[in-house]
Amino acid sequence: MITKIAITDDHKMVLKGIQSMLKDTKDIKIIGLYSSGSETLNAVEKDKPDILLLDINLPDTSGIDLCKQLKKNNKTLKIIAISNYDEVSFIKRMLNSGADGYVLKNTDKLELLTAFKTVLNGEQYLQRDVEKKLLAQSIGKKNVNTLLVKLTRREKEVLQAIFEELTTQEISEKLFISPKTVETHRMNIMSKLGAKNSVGIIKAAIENNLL
Amino acid sequence: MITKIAITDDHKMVLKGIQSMLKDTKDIKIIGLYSSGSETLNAVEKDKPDILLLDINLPDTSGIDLCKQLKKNNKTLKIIAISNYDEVSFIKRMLNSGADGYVLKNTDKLELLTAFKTVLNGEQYLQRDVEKKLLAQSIGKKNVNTLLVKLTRREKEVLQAIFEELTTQEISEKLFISPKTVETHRMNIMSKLGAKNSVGIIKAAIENNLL
DNA sequence: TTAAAATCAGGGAATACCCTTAGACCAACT
DNA sequence: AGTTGGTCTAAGGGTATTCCCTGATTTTAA
Repeated sequence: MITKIAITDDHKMVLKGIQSMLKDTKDIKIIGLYSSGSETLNAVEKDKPDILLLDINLPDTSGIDLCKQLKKNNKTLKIIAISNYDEVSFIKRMLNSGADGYVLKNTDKLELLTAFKTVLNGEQYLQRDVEKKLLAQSIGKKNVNTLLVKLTRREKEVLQAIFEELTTQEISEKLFISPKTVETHRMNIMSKLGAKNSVGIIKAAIENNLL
Repeated sequence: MITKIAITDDHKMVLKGIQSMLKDTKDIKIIGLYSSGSETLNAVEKDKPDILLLDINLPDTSGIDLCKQLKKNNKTLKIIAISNYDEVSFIKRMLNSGADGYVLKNTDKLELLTAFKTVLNGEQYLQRDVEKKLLAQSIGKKNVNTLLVKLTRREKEVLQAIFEELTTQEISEKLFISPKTVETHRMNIMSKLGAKNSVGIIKAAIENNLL
């Protein structure tokens, strides 16, 4: 029996990459390449793949929502999330949204095939590194990767505004919140980034790719 | 003449993707696939590719540093940065570090080939979207990019101190001058760089390699 | 020597920085 | 269903710093 695979990713390189990895494999056929969330929703209905490899970071939709939606409409469909990020909270939410597997983009052919077999078997598949990370967290060991700073949605907006050289007053008007709230956010950002002032915020933001 | 291409990316999928895109192309041969900064540094020396496609976001090194290093050791090597991000400040820093081109990961075969031809010709190649973004930014902004700003010796010292997140008071102590003098210098720097505050100073400084 | 650079100051308005506290809201876990 | 944790909101009440103007003297370099 041939397994029908579809792939959703907005990067052509990734689409091509997976396709080329799996091309000459027995029992597997790639029947669809999609590049957006909306396209995926439509195409999955008619292509009816057995497994969908789904990039989390799509331009038009959140991968979490899309995953829920797809699962609701297609009960038998297996979804394996593919992502650059091995952020634990992300993985957890993705799996809670119905994803059957989670692999990083540095995966190889063998790992992919194992993932396919596993999810078709009704089990959940996690890439080795990912599994390790989840485990490390649940044991209570603090994540080694503390360098990665997590800013909240609002903090990112304030950060962006600071980057635009706006004053507290201007930011408050832009975001429709009190200047006092803006200051609170700025203080929290400084604290998280270890910055002594706004200049430090901008330095850290650039260094950590937060913009 | 055959152009020798090497690719550095920590995602196997991207490596595979580019490889499969370029595989059947005349005059092009892929001679190296690397997955880390250190591996690239070593391998480039012996593989001697004409063009290196370099992912910016590597696990072990900053793409910017790696780019500088590679350029220093291999004068004739052309480097095209590939990245997910189209942040202007990043692109600028990458190009300032010696990259000959910048393409996003959603590029296609034709665009890649055009990029190759362009950089081999000694010119700089920017993906259409990227170019647009850079252009959009420099319009309406005081032209800091082309008219290279001339800061005096003292202004540069003050700039450096601001970058170190020091206050006016601290800067004055560091440079053995009055706080009032520091303020004067800061005002002049802001004026020269078209900045609205210290954040703007740091942005302009980074964009223009003034540090 | 003339222009640019570096130095300094007064004084005021605006803004940033700091600490603390606290209610409202929402999602997750027991 | 209740509790916890995180986020967002906001305020009081400060102090410190930046920003902005003007005007000035001295030093340095073309």
